[in-house]
This record gives sequence, C-alpha cells and structure tokens, in this order.
Amino acid sequence: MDIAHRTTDRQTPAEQRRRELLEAADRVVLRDGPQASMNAIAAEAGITKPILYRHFGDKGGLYRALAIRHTDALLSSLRAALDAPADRRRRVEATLDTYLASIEAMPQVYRFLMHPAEEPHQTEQGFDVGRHSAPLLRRMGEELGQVIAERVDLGPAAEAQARIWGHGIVGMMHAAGDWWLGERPCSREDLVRSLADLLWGRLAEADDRPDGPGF
Amino acid sequence: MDIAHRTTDRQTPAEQRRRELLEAADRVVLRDGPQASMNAIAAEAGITKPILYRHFGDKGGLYRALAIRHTDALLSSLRAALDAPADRRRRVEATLDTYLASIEAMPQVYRFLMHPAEEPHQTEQGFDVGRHSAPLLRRMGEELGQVIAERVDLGPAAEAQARIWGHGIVGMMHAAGDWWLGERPCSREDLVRSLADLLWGRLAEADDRPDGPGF
DNA sequence: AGACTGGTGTTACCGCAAGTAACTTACCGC
DNA sequence: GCGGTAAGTTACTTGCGGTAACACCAGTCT
Repeated sequence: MDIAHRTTDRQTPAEQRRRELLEAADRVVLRDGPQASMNAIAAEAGITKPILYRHFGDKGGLYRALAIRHTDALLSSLRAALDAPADRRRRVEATLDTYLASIEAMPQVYRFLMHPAEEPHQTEQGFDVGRHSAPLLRRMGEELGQVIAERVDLGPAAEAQARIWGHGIVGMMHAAGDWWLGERPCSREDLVRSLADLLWGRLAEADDRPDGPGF
Repeated sequence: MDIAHRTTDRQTPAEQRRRELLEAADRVVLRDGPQASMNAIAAEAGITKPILYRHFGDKGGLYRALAIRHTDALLSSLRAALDAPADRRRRVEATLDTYLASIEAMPQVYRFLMHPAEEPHQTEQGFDVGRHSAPLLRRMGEELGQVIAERVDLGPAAEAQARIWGHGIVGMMHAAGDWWLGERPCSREDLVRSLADLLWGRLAEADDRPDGPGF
C-alpha cells in the first residue's frame, strides 16, 4: 500500500482532513462561542455543511470530537502536575494551579467545554441524567480518584472513598474556578492556597465566631 | 372561557395566570427535559405561543422564572439544614444530606437547573453577560460563603476566604452529587460521610501507600 | 349609547439553523 | 477506457424561537 510512504509527511488523507476541519471548528467556536453554526464552521473550513456531517455525523459529534481534544490536553497537563516530585500538599497546589492557569489562559475553550449546549434536537428524549453533564468533570474526577486510590492509604473502602474524593475535589476546583474566572476576586495564588487550606481541614479547625454558633 | 368561577384566589389575575403558566411549563419541562419547546408548553397550558411571550419575554425569561422557583425552594431547604442546632460537623452533614436528598427526589428538576441548555442562538446576543453557567451554583456558593463568614472565625482576609470556601464546598457537593446520581456507587450516608471527612482534613492526615510517593 | 383602552387570545408569518437528498465531479485500481 | 468510491456541491425539508396583525371581551370615560 502506498499509504506507507505517505505517513512520513502526512497521515491518511481522511484523518488529515478531519484534523483540518477540527482546527477550523476550533477557530469558529473560540470566536463565536458554543452557538457557532455548522454553516459558519463549514465556511471557515472553506467547504459546505454536508461534508461536516459526513465526517462527524451531527453537531454533537463534532463538538464531542472538539471536546475530546481539549479535554485530553488539559488532562495531560494535570497528570504532569499530579506526578511532579514533591510532597502531597505541594502536588495538590500544583494541580489546582495548573487547572486554574489553564482556564485563565483560554477562557473560551473552558466555557465551551463546560457549557456544551449540545442538544440532540428533538429525537430521543430520555431522561438520562449523566448524559451531557460536562464529561470533562467526570473524567477529571475519575482520574483524580484513581490517583488518590493508588497513592493514599485510606484503609478499608479505600476505593469508594477515593472516587468520592476525586469527584468532590474536582468539583470544588471547578466551581471555585468558574466563580473566580468570572469575578476575579483575588489572585490565583490566593485562591490556590485557600482551596488547599480547605482540603487540609482548616474549616474543621477554625473556631466559632464569638457571637453565634459555628457552621 | 368564563372567568367567573375562579373567585377563590385573591391574587391579581395576571399573577394567577403567570403561576398557572409556570406550573404548566414545569410539567412539560419535567416531562421533556430542557428541550421542551415553547409550543409544547403553550399547548400544555391550553393556549398558544404569543401569550407565553407576553408573560415572559422570551424563552430565557420563562426558564429563568422556572429556575428561580426551584432554586428558591432548594435554597430554603438548605438554609434550614444550615441553621439547625447542632455542632459544625453535624450541620455540614445535614446540609450535604439535604442537598443530595433533594436531587435524588427530583432528578429532572435538578437536571433542568444544572443544564439549562439555553441558547440565544440568533438575534441579539451580546447582552446577558452572566448567561448560563448555572446560576444556582453561584447563588448557593455565595450564600454558603456568607454563612461561613458569619459564623466561622477565619482571622484576616476572612471575607475572601469564606467566599472561596463557599463556592468550593458547593462545587464539591454538586460534582460529587452529579456523579453519584448517575452511578449510585454507594448509599447517600456513605457519600455524606466521605465528603464531610474530606472537608475535615482526612486527605491531609492519611498516610502514603507503601509503594509510592503520596498524592 | 358609543368610542377608548387594556388584557387575553388567535392565525399566519419570518428568519434561522440542523440535517438530508440528489446530483456532480475527481481520483484510482483494473 | 470503465466502474466504484470518496469529496464536494446546490437545494431542499423540518422545526423552533420570535413577531406581526388582527379579533374578542371586559370595563370606563364623555
């Protein structure tokens, strides 16, 4: 097959094309937000709609492919921070900071990933809860849970505990980051330190305020 | 349409009507999910589209009104749990449990609130800065932050810290709840206990596992 | 009475975006 | 050359959000 000598500079034409389309879609989505129309994306890629549909099936498929790209990139950054050689507190802070720096650097990508606005239109309306609830959060939660399970000694029921903590920590990071990105109430380091303090039990240690019963 | 036999309620007819419309919309949204069309909602209410638009402006307005109803209801439940007379750990657990019980009892409502899927989509986008991004999470985060600031003695920068923690804890609750609702990996009590343990610093206290460096 | 006003309701339409059908190339092995 | 497959097109259908424009039915002012 003559594909073999092509793979040196190109991959198979289909995949090459797919990459180009994804990059065009990326540009449009980053410019117009998740409401970007298929027509606009096709125009940006220099082609017309039906080709997009041949490549990605439907809008959800295209968006899913886009999301997977970015999600993978973010996850590998996070894995790197998680694997850095340092003590646990430093790793937690590095991971938080990596995540926050990422969403700070590309807020449009972040918005796209977190608020997909994908709607299967009018077909197939079942009430599946977890369907389009930001798969990025789920993946991050699962991965963090696995890391925790591998490295932290949690005694019995460690597996379940670790997954719960993974999803919980990721959710904490996400919500705090989302709010912080919108209001910028403090510096990134302050946010990282506060969240790490929270995970380090400072809520439990703090005293009640003099006037009322403690939270 | 005779109007005479509706003399029971003493509200202004407009508000009465608005309530009825919201209830109809509720039924449809709970049945069809956030993709429910304005036509369907109007049909359920026994009227036609333009009336909905006269009452709520646009689809976003209707959905916002719906969301506010449910959000207020949930928030008042949470406030009750937060104000119960008990020590801090018990309050945290009660709040977590209240939230989880709520989303467990009405997953469709929860899904609607969390995944609004509103898309301005054509004419006149550009105002509406805060857009989607689940206002419920923001409100819960702000409220919890306020409660923490009021009741917990955090020393200097307490205000900022409390808000961060509020959003962080709410996000933790949300993400863990979302995942739990989808997979049901454990009982509600187990989840509550694990999350409270996380907030109580058990991640910091736990030892590394024998084979590798700790997370 | 009779015109004026305001709320409720309708039908019929526009614009737009997702998705599809049917046709037209161009390339590649034989 | 010839037939098949992939890329590409135009032109359509469907369905939804949103908006006229008009109709009906209180009360109410003169």
